[in-house]
Amino acid sequence: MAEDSIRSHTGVGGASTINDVARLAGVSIKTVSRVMNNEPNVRQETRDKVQAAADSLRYRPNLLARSLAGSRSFLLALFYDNPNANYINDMQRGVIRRTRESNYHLLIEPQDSQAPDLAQRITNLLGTIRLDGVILTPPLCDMPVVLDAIEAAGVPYVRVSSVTAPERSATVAMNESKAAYEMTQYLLTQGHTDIGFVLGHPDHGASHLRHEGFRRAMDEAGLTVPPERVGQGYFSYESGVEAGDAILSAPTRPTAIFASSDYMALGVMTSARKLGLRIPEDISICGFDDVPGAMRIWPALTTIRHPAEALAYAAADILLCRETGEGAADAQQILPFRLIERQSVRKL
Amino acid sequence: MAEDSIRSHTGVGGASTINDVARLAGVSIKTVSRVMNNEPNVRQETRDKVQAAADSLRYRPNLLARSLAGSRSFLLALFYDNPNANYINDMQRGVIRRTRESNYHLLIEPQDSQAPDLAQRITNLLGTIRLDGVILTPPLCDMPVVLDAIEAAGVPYVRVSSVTAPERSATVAMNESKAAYEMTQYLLTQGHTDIGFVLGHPDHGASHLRHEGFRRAMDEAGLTVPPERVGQGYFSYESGVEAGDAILSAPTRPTAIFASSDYMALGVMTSARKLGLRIPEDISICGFDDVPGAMRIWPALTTIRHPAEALAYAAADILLCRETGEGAADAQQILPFRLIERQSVRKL
DNA sequence: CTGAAAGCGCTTACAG
DNA sequence: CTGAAAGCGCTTACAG
Repeated sequence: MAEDSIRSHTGVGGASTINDVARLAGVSIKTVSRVMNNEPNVRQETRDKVQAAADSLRYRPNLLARSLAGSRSFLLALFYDNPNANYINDMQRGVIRRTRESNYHLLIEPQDSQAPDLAQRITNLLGTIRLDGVILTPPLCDMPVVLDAIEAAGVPYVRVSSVTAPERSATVAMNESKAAYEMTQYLLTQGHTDIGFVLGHPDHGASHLRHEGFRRAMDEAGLTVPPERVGQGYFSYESGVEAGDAILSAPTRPTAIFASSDYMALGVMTSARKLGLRIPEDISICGFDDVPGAMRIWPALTTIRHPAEALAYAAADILLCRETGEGAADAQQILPFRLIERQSVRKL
Repeated sequence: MAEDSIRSHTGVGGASTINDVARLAGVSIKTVSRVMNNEPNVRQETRDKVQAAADSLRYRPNLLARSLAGSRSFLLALFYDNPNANYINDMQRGVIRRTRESNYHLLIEPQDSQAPDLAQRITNLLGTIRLDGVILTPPLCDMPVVLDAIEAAGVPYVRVSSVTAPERSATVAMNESKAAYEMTQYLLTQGHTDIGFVLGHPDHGASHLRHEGFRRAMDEAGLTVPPERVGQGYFSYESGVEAGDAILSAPTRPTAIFASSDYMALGVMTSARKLGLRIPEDISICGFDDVPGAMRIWPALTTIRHPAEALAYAAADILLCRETGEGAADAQQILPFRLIERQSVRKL
């Protein structure tokens, strides 16, 4: 036995295995397995003995071996196709905060939603790596071919900010429509009645919900929105500049513009500056998302805080609770948002 | 045989295995393995037969099983502790672009560089998952305890933008000092001689290199830099505002400020705006990094393009080439940068 | 409360 | 050019 334990210490790559621990503790590998997995039905004395052996050998169960033998891979994957680094970063942070609580790990799998072989790529991936769960963000979460491929592989998944087919999987989201509604009400409260709006990317469901919230608030206030007050954007800064140019070059100008994403709002700001307009003196501008840059400009941007990290945490939580059988993972979770009032909107 | 192949089609989770393919093709699993891995010494006829069987069963080799049996995990990990979402995003994109070429996957492992048990965390991680390589970014790449832990686990690693101990591993970087030198020369060319400088985070080696490049250019031009022209920053926007406030509140003002990161440059812009200064009419400002936001403001920021994605690709390439034994992975790779001239610096 | 056996799906070494 | 055997390091089901 002394020889064995010495042998198991042999340098780099000679990591100790369950066999080494079993030998040193004088038990079977099954007992070691029970102790390492905190299973019941092990005498405390035995448990201590095994733990001591494991500690002295610096034993770490091999995740790959556990995965192959067992039914879990301890791996989650995040699928996304989104150029917004902040959004992706928030998502990753939220998921990892949760996976670390359960000793899970995160694989990132950016996917080109335009790729003709998208479904095949996903099928290949899921066939190659046994994942315990997949988290989908827009626009992937609303693509039937994506959902079909994941379901065919039998992998659990949760969708973030999905706007379609709620019955197909658990989802987490914020109330986009309500947030846009409240932001519009805020503008009205500040005395603005002639308000421009910049639409988001038509492929993202949130765009339509935000637009809808804006319209509803305007309708309820008895206000109409002329077509020249609405610009088409695609969530990007550049598209915000263009939409801003379009709206601001109309014969008359609105007193405020609600861009349905912060990057577009920054674009509208640039458009306004190019025209020599002061913000917020000549034109009020507000956004949606609360990206870090929103408060890193002057004037800081009034916006809606999208709870991206919390959404990601919640999505991972649903997957991991299902895995361990704990708790009832809500089918459709709605997380709160917050209106962040800064300096880019003035009171008329 | 017919029965077998039917059995292997049994729905979700019933993915076909190497045994199914071997049975259907009428060969041993070893031969299937040879075909799937493109090994030599298989008759073309046999190869075709196996491939046909694999295709008809939609066979995908199980990565976990390959890892456990073989010496590769097909997994790379990116370790980082950096609040800059754009930088992280670029790194991930670069690494993934390369891993996909070799059917590898990427695990992301953000680490708290301040954690007292950082080394233990890394040791645990590397003991649990057999990784084929780790990519380290600042400041982790310059922490001896981190390098020690990875080396003790016998895992290959590459460091990005490391400034210490080049002999310990392969590294990829850009010439930070030269870039700062060239930017300073550019400012001099534009007629600026009284130039302020905002230092980066002292824990990041690049900060000192950038500062050194600035000093060298000023020295060579015979210009001295009074202490009140230099502000301490930490790469963040907020620190840029503070450093800008400090520099701009001196009795006299420089005509230009070189902030050694874009976020700090944006902070200096805000500081200047708060003081009622126009950019670049009253003060020229330039940055370093070329974050997306640098061109999404007005005036767009003159800066240095840090080749983050290319660095990440190169780092992954070194790891994967070593893995497959191809090519001589250069020990120290230097990638080119570019000075991006935009509107935030004016000619005096 | 504990263990011996089988097996997860592959690759490695060896044999022919 | 091809294959039978052993084994990677665990877990699952079963036995006692």
